[in-house]
Amino acid sequence: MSRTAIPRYQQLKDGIIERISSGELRPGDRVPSENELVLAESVSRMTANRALRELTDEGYVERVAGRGTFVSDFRAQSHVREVQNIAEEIAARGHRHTADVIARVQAEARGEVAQALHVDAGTPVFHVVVVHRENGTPIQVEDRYVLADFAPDTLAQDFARQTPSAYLTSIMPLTEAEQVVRARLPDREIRQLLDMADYEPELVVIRRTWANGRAVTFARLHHPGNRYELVGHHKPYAQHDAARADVVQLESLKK
Amino acid sequence: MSRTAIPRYQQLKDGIIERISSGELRPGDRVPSENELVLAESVSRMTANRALRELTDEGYVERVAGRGTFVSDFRAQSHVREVQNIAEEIAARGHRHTADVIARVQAEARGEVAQALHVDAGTPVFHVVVVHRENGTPIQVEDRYVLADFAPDTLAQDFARQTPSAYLTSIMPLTEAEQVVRARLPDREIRQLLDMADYEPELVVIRRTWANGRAVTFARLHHPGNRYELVGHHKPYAQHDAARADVVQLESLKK
DNA sequence: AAGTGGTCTAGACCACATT
DNA sequence: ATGTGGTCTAGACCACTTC
Repeated sequence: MSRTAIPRYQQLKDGIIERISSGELRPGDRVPSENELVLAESVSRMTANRALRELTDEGYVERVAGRGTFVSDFRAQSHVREVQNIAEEIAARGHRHTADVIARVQAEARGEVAQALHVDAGTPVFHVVVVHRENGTPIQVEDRYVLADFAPDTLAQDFARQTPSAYLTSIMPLTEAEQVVRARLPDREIRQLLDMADYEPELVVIRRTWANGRAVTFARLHHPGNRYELVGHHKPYAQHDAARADVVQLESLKK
Repeated sequence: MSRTAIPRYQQLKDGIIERISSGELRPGDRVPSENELVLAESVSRMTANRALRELTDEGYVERVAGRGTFVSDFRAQSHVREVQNIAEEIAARGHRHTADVIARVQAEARGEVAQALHVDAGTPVFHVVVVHRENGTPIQVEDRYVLADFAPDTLAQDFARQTPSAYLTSIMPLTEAEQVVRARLPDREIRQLLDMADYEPELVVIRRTWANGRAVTFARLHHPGNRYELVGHHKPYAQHDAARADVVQLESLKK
């Protein structure tokens, strides 16, 4: 290998990641086996093994001895599993999730939204506002913007049935997220939508999410401070439990 | 290799981790080189390489071609890098960190604290309360409990100079953390310590941290909602940016 | 010059799953 | 029987650092 050359195993990894990102390889699809890579890419089996093993550690694929290597199901173990799947979180608690679609329109990115998505002002986006309820009690106002060209069918979706996040994740794995969490007093609209008491703080999660290397959606998630909290677990260097953060119910509400 | 045998590379990893956990190998110390492992452990160099490489990925050691492999400095790139190193975060912004120690006493674990640390009520703990300031403005009240037998020298520390987190991390790498984030109205004491306005919400982070497989410290971190926010970046399966969450200053305060 | 990590090869044995 | 992943070996070349 010459000086600044990219290692062979890294090239193999990049190639497979590219085939997954482009949609050529979809979740569940079989990835070339070690022996197939040996023949096709003219590498030794150890090199092919390292590429596939590291892709496993990084969550892109799953390997089963005797069967093969398969692209991970991004929906099931969503790459960025957070408040995104609020419907699943509620279901996991054995409760009933319902959602009201307050708004679902096409708009143009402006100000904070344009800046967050790294697009020029005026870029077409879809703006969706959904109130999520757990057993009838409102627990989240999802105020979301989506790049129109990333998800052109957004306006045709029924977000009372499938959450915007679930829809977006079904289009392409969301690979990266950045979020800011704030405590503040809500404005009147949020307070009314969430049925909050006077002076009750809200927990706001502002999140940008990337797919295929670009920011595709920007959301403000408003939660009533008295009824909700954010739980995160960090096992920094463990293999499969990378980063996790779920919204769970407060003890006081459970009783 | 027989059936349920532990792989050789894993045995090497376990041995080195044990030597680090026991304190035999301290941050900066040199770890046996690949060739030394080949001779001492009767393995091939590839096996020794895999063990050391994975320890690198997991943050235990750092490798420099031509020099050797060294135990990571847990203080610098703390395993669970979060609000923990608030002094470093402030320094990174070019600001001045100061701290006032409000309390530093020995106590017995009770209720929530005993439950969080998985110990019986009455277990000796140290209770430390520190107010952290950025350029003089209070930004965090750290209300922390530490298992006495984990850090027996806690009461001798000057937490105005070195934060409790930095001290704990220097004893042993903190390998795992669980945190809950809440928005709420602060009680009077917190409001006074943080110099907060009436009805200003606080952002509370409640965190348990593990070292060597057991929960060793429990902390409530109180922040003024108007001046602070929590930033998290999730690049789920990227290599070195495992989990990260820093406290950063709000734009409004920067101006 | 000697030692280090970084990479790669060509083979091997094993347990397991599928056919 | 064949293919898969999981592991391991013995050797090799390279770039880099230290002596």
